[in-house]
Amino acid sequence: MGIAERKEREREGVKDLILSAAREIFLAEGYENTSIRKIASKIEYSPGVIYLHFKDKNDLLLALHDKAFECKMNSLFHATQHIADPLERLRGIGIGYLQYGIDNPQDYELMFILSCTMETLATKEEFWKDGAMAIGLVKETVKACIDAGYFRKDLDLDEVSLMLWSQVHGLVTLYTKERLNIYEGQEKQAFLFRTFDLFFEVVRQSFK
Amino acid sequence: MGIAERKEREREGVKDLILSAAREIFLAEGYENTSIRKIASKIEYSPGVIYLHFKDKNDLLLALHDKAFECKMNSLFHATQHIADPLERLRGIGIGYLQYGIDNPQDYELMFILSCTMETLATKEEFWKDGAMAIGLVKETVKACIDAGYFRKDLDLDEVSLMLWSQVHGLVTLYTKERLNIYEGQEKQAFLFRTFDLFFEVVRQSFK
DNA sequence: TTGTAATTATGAACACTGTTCAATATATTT
DNA sequence: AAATATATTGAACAGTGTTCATAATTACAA
Repeated sequence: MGIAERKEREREGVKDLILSAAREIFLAEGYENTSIRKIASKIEYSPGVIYLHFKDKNDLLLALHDKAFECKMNSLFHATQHIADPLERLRGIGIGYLQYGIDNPQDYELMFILSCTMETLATKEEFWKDGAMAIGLVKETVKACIDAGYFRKDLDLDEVSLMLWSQVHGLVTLYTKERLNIYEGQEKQAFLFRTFDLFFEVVRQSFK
Repeated sequence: MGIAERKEREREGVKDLILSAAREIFLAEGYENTSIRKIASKIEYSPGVIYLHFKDKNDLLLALHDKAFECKMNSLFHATQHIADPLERLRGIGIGYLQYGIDNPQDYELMFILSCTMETLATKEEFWKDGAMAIGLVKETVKACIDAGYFRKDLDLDEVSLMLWSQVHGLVTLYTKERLNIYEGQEKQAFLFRTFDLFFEVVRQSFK
């Protein structure tokens, strides 16, 4: 009997409706202004229906987080994996990360700033596999830099990857959270990339 | 007539009451759980009285931001200014910043993450002087490192200061926002400081 | 086809939130 | 003592996440 399957499809249909409506509101109005009632009224359902598909609001936000990660990681992976030289690939990942954070502040917040996502993961006793995959990509590329002779062999992959990550994460968040206005006269985005260039040059030289 | 003065004192007294109650709740329960009604009931006033001293909730939060900055900057300044060697002073500032972020996540969020503070500053057409002073301290110290021959002369103070700042800011926020759990087995705080040591060594070598 | 069971959806209700403002209470001046 | 000025209140408004008894719809068996 195909009824159970059709029912399941219908269920998933509503769930997708909720998710895409939520995503639209979230991208347009941000985390604080994304309410259950707004989402429900956008898809012309009652507010209660959302709780048939998600445990609570954080659970819904986590689903948005997953979708954003899927998207970002795919594009970052595809845009950099074709670069043969591991050092240039590493630079490409950094620049791609920066650009993504600049262009998608809402998604970035969901992925790397908001606590609700990690809290919800913790209640489900789930591992942050999206984050692990992303940082795994960085570690692999650093390893490739070592193997290619760009970096010395005694470097700790955890430390190096965190150093690279926190540098670009810091740049993105100081920018999106409007903390760079104290640098008057600087064109902010260009300033960001120049600073990343300086950082990368510093790393390249010192890790030789 | 001293009546106007006494009235003013009483006014300020209530304002301070509000601020310290707000600070207590904010530190204990965080940004999301700090409500006007909670603050009012804590000081046994009606909710409306808060709006006689602050334009709105963000205005009150900005006052907390200012207090936190006053506190942090003083302690960071005092704890590092006695270090004669500029390179060690710079390292001291970095470590102090890290430690502060780790120990005071709520205050740190108010100072460097939340948008509401910057938005409120913008509506008042005010400059973020607290932030400017903090980064000014970093720039001065970098300048001292150049003058002392630790760093080469052609470095751009803006770029270097942003690179240093975003590194420690990134470390603090990835830590407090629970993004480091993907590094399994690492004792998080020690891991943070080790990574900072690596970073600082990299900077020291490359800027020579 | 009808009756029963299971699923799906509703929307009112609860306890909150920031904010406003007419009414009230208190204090000061005339 | 009366009039004025200031300080404080708390109800009201429009919103929030979440729950749950009720209602509507659908599926399956008789």
